[in-house]
Amino acid sequence: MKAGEKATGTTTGIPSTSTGGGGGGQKTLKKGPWTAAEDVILTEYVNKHGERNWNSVQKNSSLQRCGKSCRLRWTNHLRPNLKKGSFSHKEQMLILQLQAQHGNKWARMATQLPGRTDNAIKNFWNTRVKRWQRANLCVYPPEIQPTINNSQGPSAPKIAASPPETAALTKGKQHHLSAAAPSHHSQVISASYSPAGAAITTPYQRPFGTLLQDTTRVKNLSVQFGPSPVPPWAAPPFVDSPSPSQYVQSSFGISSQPPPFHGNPLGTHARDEMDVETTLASTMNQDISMLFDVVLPAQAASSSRSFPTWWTNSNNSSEYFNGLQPSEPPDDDIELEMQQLGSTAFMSPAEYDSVLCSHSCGDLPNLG
DNA sequence: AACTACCGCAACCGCAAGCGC
DNA sequence: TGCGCTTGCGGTTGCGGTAGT
Repeated sequence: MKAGEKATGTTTGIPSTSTGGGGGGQKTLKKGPWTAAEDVILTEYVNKHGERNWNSVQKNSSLQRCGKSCRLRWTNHLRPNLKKGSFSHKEQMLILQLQAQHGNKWARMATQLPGRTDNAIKNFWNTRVKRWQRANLCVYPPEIQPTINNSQGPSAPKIAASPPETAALTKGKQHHLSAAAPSHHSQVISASYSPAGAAITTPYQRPFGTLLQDTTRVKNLSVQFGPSPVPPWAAPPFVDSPSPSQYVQSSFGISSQPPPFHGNPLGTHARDEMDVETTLASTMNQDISMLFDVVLPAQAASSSRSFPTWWTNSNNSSEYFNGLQPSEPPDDDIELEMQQLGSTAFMSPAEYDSVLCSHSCGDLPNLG
């Protein structure tokens, strides 16, 4: 259909010979969004006659819709046991797996996802995957690679985000840092890990840069994540868990005193923000890379968020990162703190390597 | 408050396969 | 076997809501 051609709630003439148009010569048929009254008519018809002879709906009822439109409406919206709402983590993973195996066979995928329609799956793929691709994120999980010559599918991954567990297991074996194109408001530095020769990279933000190298200024770290596209497989297992803090603490398994986690999933900005608060002093003494390579990305992934935008300093005042505005100011000291932080920069790959090296040598500064 | 950009989803289209005559 | 009709599938469009400026 050409742009602007789509009719909304209007009627159009469909030739009797058109696909699904039915017989009987020119008939004025309605197009556009369905009304509740039309839904009732169609539902009653299907309950009475069954899911067949869609062209007869228009003939034998007051509905002025073509058979194809009726079938689509019933299949995608009216039939029983339809599952509405967003896809669960498991469903998303299954879609990725099936797409990798079979390509864009939406109807086939729908048979594997009870209650889901091919149209919904197709919409999911077309929107989310494009978003991930725009963000240079790999579409497929590391353990799922396309097994078909899928010309319709996404291109080869440029950056593959590593599941937090994988990153934790392989942390320190090999680090490679590369700067990626800035996305949204943020600068992005991605870290890659190479377990068993398989390159897995984790794109996320390290806005703490010089902050971490001036650790005496910072005592507590409060993090507010901005919106970000994150593939479901990059999310940690606690996505569907009511207790994300357990995962965070388990990520700090080497710590006797895991940093506290204060999620706010039901707060004012529940949809767009997730707060993480941790004790930087203990964190840095334990595992700085665990914080930046596992916990923060995991939190970002779990809440579909990306970059932290502010933190709490040693005076328990909140500070912004460069030019990044939180949706909700944490306190009244913002202007002053922003001035103080005017020179704060994002950490360069070389700087981060330096920090990691220092960490591995065990000489990170001890915070008071 | 107004405007713009973006995103998700519903619904359209063309095409092809299936089926009966 | 060929034809016409029906059904199903995958690609695409554009509306409406929302976030951002």
